[in-house]
Amino acid sequence: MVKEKTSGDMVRGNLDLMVLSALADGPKYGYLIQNALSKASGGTFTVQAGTLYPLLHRLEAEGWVRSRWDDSTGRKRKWYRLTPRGRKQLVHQAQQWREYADCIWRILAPVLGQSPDAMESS
Amino acid sequence: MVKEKTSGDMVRGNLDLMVLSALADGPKYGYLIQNALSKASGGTFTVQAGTLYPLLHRLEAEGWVRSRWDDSTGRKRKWYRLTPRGRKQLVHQAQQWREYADCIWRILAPVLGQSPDAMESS
DNA sequence: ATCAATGCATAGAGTGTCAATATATCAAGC
DNA sequence: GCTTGATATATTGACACTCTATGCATTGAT
Repeated sequence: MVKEKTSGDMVRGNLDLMVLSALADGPKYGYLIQNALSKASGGTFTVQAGTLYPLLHRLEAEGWVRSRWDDSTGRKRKWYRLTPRGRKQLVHQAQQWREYADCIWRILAPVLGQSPDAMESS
Repeated sequence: MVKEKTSGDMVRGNLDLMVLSALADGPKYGYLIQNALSKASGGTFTVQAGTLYPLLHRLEAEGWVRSRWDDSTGRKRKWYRLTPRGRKQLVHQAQQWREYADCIWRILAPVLGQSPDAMESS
């Protein structure tokens, strides 16, 4: 009867990377990014609006994305697109994540190698 | 000339898991856990003492580890060992991490698939 | 006696994320 | 015209995790 704590903030620490990669295949506005990430992750990640927009502002302040309002369709939307620097950052962070994940993977391998049932001793 | 920000808190969000797995092969005291993690990660993770000890207290409060002082060697050390519940938790969190990592991996695959040079056209 | 390494611990600050809330537009139904 | 629900951006306050900085005490070497 252990409480689940990892329900909400699953993305912790990788949201920047996720959002950048969501913009990799073309400009999007916030709501679109939300849906794209949710779909791309098979429902695993659900980025809250209150999380996404401040994050986008931060990414823009870093110079990794640029935004432009568009109200030609009636509905006002703020489109974000990767800058060249943002694209480099995306690749850089992605590679970094891979190294990091490999490292954790090596540490966890022995744990995941054996079944939970074989762990009653100690 | 982009500033590196990921220098310090690399482990963000996975420290519990790392510490639990450090205890998987037998009891350790704090200082030993620090060294074990640093070594197991090839120097990638360096868990600060000020991070580790509060975390251990939390793990104990959750019932995942139990501690016992030992001063039979002159130097007083607080040994931590996994409880059965802690071992289950370790496996559970490890599996969860794998799913999570797989998910990110799928999203990043196209990004890492191509080289950074082939990305000038936004 | 002094100093570095060992060993555990707390305090304060920073950051990332969430929940809650606010505002405004559009489309649909009454 | 009015209301309602989905769309869309944004701010606020709170919370959790980690870091840095600091403190204290012991051990072993110089």
